[in-house]
Amino acid sequence: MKISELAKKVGISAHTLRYYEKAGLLSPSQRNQNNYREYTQEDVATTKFILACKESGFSLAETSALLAIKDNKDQHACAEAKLITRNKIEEISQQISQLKNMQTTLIDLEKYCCGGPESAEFCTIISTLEGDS
Amino acid sequence: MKISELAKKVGISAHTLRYYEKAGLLSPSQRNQNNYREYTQEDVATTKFILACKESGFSLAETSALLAIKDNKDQHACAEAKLITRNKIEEISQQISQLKNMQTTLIDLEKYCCGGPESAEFCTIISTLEGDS
DNA sequence: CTTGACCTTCGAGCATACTCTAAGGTTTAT
DNA sequence: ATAAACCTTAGAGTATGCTCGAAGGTCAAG
Repeated sequence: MKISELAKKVGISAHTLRYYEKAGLLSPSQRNQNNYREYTQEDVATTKFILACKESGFSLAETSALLAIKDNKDQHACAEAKLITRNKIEEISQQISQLKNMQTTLIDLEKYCCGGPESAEFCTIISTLEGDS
Repeated sequence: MKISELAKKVGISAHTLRYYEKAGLLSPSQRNQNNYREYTQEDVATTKFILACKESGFSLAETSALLAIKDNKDQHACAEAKLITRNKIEEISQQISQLKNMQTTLIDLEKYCCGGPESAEFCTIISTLEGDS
């Protein structure tokens, strides 16, 4: 199939597919005589794999590493896939805690503010940010 | 004080201070006769305000809006500050849920994988990403 | 034979928040 | 007098993952 057919089938743009190709994630098995990309069912599967990785939070670089394992399973150990996954879990945990800290700070900021049409002269949000503790 | 003294005092680089100036967040009250930036105590306070906003997760654009309130309290209502804060809380909540979803997916991926030196032929991480459900 | 809908490549643009460099001027210490 | 350590500006580079546009080739229908 041609690029826009694949694009439609997996729900992303042809531009993005070409971008993935440039990033080394997905190359169509061949080109036709007009130099148009020709994709196979295997390419569809690979594209879906990429999108599943994205869903799970993997970067394109990590996805690339996972693809290398997928495409050459007998040359790779389970340990590799597990390590990539563990590292990602750790990274996301850290992001979550950072966001939770911000959330706590923000909720503290917000809860004492009257939020009314009054002048912000005594606004607790502003004065807290100013460092009046 | 000059730029690097302020930088040292608040713990960021002079480059960043100039960047904040270009972004409209912080302008030194004056320049000396050599066109060097001269900062006052008020500028120190403003810089700390900016960093407090950053700590809380506000973008530079949001920080800019909060600064406008701070610098002109009687022209602004509490409601404005509260709205900005609420929107940020909402935004961060969404980021947290998205990350938590990823985290759940990743933990599911990881927990069944043996993680051993065996070939990845039957790796549950890879096969799950391949869509074998 | 022309119109519209495809396809190609290369390269720029977006968003965010810096970070750094280059080229040049000033100040301070020895 | 000169070297180190400041300061200035403008603009480029970094990271990520797209997103879009320009210029040109191909193809199918009427």
